[in-house]
Amino acid sequence: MRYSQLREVIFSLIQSTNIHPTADWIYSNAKTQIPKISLGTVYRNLKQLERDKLITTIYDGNIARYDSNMEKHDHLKCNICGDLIDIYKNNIDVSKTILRDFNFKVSDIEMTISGTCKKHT
Amino acid sequence: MRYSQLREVIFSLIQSTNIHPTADWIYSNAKTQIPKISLGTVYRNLKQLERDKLITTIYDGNIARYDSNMEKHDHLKCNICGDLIDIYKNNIDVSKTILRDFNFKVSDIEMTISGTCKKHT
DNA sequence: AAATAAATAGTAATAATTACTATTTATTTT
DNA sequence: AAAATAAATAGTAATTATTACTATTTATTT
Repeated sequence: MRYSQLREVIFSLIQSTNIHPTADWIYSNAKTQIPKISLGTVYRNLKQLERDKLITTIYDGNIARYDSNMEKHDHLKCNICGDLIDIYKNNIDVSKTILRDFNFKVSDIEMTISGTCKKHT
Repeated sequence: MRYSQLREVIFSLIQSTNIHPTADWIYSNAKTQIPKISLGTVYRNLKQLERDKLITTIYDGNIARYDSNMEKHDHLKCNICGDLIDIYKNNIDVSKTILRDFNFKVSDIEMTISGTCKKHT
């Protein structure tokens, strides 16, 4: 992957925030620095950064958000402001610990467990 | 919500399968019974059924899937065929139990914990 | 400095979903 | 049961997120 100034800007925007930004947020913010950047460039670079394992995509409902924290982690999602807060599983004994460590009142836990089902053995 | 034959068809299609169908799958399958059904009708009815708590939406990546199982549950997602298999948390001691009970080899567990963050206390 | 291959802007295309409107249909009222 | 009413529908257009395309620009190599 050849050096590109725009990719640097995109990547550092993602790194600069903990809001797990959407493509659109990245586009708007990059535009203040590089007014003629195009949305296609943002998407293309996000794909490349993901391919090179510099960022990862999190789907929050049906909206794609991007995260430069490549350590395996999960999220606390606030029902009110929608913020996604990083957590690490080894810290959790779930609800009580989360309330204690994050002052976050758990109302729901959803898990998606991936792997290989019995049809492929 | 007034009775509608189409809504019945849509709802029973969702109930008839365990594949957690997409709007498009529902549309194609409904068309074999009601050839002039329109995709907008499918979406509108899905929204209404959800509002009335007859179905629930699960986001599989960025694709919306619909589920008539209203009991609180989670899913096993197969990396190979993409199937979503229903599970109930009380059955789980995670990986080992899942392997034993579902013959499903876990490669990853993702959780999203929702609630209210400390900004709103 | 010239050659080359990747990156870009700008626009068009695609896919999923929602909005709009004239018509149809289920339900209510007479 | 017929007329009145309000919700549901088909069909089409609009919207949003994302990807594809192409001529031009730019980073890197020679």
